[in-house]
Amino acid sequence: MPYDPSAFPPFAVTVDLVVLTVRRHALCALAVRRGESPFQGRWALPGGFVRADEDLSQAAARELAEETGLRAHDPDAPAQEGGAHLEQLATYGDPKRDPRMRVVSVAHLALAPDLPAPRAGGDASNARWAPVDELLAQGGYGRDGEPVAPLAFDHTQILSDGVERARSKIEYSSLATAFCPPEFTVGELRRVYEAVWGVALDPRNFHRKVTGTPGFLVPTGGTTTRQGGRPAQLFRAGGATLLNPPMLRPEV
Amino acid sequence: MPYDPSAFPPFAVTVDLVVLTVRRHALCALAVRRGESPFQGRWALPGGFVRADEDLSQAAARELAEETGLRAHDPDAPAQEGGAHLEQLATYGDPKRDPRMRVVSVAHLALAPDLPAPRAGGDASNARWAPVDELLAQGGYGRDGEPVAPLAFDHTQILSDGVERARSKIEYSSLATAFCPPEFTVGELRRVYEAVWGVALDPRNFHRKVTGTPGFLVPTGGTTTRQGGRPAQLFRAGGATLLNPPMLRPEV
DNA sequence: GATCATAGTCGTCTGCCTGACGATAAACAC
DNA sequence: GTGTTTATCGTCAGGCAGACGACTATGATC
Repeated sequence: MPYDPSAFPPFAVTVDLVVLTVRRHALCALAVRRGESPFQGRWALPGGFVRADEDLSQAAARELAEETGLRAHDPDAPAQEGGAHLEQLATYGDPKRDPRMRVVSVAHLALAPDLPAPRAGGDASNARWAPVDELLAQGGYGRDGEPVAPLAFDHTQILSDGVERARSKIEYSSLATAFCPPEFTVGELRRVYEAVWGVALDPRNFHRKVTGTPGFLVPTGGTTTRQGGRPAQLFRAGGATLLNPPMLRPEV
Repeated sequence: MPYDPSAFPPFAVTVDLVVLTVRRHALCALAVRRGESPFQGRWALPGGFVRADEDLSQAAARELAEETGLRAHDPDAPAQEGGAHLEQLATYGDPKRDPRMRVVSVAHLALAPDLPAPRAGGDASNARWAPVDELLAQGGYGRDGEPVAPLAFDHTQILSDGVERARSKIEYSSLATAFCPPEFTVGELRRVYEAVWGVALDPRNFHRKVTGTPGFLVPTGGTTTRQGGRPAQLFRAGGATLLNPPMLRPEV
């Protein structure tokens, strides 16, 4: 069978981003308001077309920088300061997912520390951090009691998959530190786990676990009282990427 | 910004399959010989173009059926008889991965019980089950001492990612049963773990673990001596998909 | 400055799970 | 019968997690 360019249908390929952060004890995702049809005015995940000479991860990193100013880290590197963790999530290609044409979207997952207000072309009203519970309660009601429209396209599914990935991945990796600033306390790390999993963890057992796992945390020597109470030791993320044994997520 | 069809470059989208099975105590993958350029005559993973009206998972299931005759199962359903487990693996889109044109490949992972000889258009010499160690030893030497050419395109990377996914997934899910026939013994299941992980497991502790995990195995009442020795109980896969606590992979 | 509220840190105890490994059972080959 | 192979049950010690008590060091409040 010779090579025949007409033998395959043309596709558009996009990257969509699930950018997660923890704000005020809640897991939040970056949402942008669509300015054009279809789904005009609805909230959606940030994303865009992959360029002709771009790798998928490059396209995702470019979109992330455009939307948040964050630089991406290599997914295999341990979480570090001054950038976000970025990894491929999954690919969505239902023939009807975009009414305009055949679009295959390669979704990526980004985890970032708490950030200043997002930017979307300089217009703050068109981008926001929204609690994932709110975004996923499609057809439900937000915190202010107003009805909430579901996300555009299949973005509710993509966001749901991204949140699930994050929830499971912080169990057996040190990824939770990607939600923290460069230096953080054990309590701040615990609040990340509590926000992502939506549970309360015992501070004493958590402290024992994370400080006892070799390579997870490295003390910097400093302390802080920014959370109130007794001064807490400051840590950086250590070199370990896999936690063995893993953090155990309380059932249900 | 209005909709502009010329604003995005056209891509070809394919699905490639990592089809794994366990044969003669070794983890094997399905490989097909390329009949055309590029990489003519080299071994590659099976795959093909996604059709215009097809979802990605449909395309993967179609390719799987064409190459092996297997029907695919829903990834969320527990492993069951008479078909293969099929799930999306990852997407590969380096601009140079195919010298002919811009191709994005959505790789899928399939796990199947030991099968009769593969078929590739009826020509058995163009499809085979090969031990993954052999396929991944690119530029190395096979069991017969002859030099082995690496797989075509980036298929070595895809296969490596698929094997790693399978290795980690049987830790915390009941997926290992997808490698087994509808009814199997504890010993047969143990040999699956040993082949996939490449380690030896203690038969007594393994037996205690799998029979003690609720929902993992359901006894059928029958016994078999097909492995020799004392008759062993036959089991079916139970309804559980997640193992908690997981199977522990011995270190290194 | 005493008291209180808030966080952080160290210990103890108990139960469960795992790894190591002994012992027994039931088939087949000779 | 004897030996070999595989399956299955039991025992024991060590490690880890959950529950929870106790103490420490700040800032806030009276």
